[in-house]
Amino acid sequence: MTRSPLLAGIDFRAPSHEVARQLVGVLLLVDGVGGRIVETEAYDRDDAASHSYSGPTERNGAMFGAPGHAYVYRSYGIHWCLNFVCREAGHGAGVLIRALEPLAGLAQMRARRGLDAERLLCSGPGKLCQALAVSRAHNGMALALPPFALAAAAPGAAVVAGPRIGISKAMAVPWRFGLAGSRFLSRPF
DNA sequence: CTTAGGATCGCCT
DNA sequence: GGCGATCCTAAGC
Repeated sequence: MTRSPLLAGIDFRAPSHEVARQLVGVLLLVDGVGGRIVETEAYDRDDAASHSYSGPTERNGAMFGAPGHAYVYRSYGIHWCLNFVCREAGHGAGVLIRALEPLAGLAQMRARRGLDAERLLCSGPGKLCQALAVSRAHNGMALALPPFALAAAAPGAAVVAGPRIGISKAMAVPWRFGLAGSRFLSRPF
């Protein structure tokens, strides 16, 4: 027997769209700062919109690593974006964390973002990495260990799905997931 | 409300 | 050289 692969009640070896749906509502903290995940997107190896689509490179290497670890990449040369690796090592699937409902460390978030409005602190993949101070240093780190902390979602959250945002390929795949009615989404569904 | 442009890194053709 | 899994600001309707 191996130890349980569950982390916050989620098996990260599952397909990324299943993990993405289950992550909605999960509490994510980085060094004690964070909140509830309200928006995610799934990406997979056989997915023209995925960084892993064309195989491993230096940037996306963590996406081909072990499940339950972080894949952090730089977007547009400016922002950081945080993913959770899924499937077995070598597969190349992940879930992009797109928005949080801020719950812990609001003062630090405001200082890092240079903003007061709570609704805008973590309402996008680049924004939440700035608010939580996620950077290249977190790439490849295990989500089960500090500085990361995950806690299971309260059951019964209403999850909605739709097309992913900001991509130009595989537009029809409904792999964006969100907490229904949340005001902390990057955009409404 | 919508649209446009700039910042600036890694990988692609 | 081009183009992003983005964000912010400014301008136009």
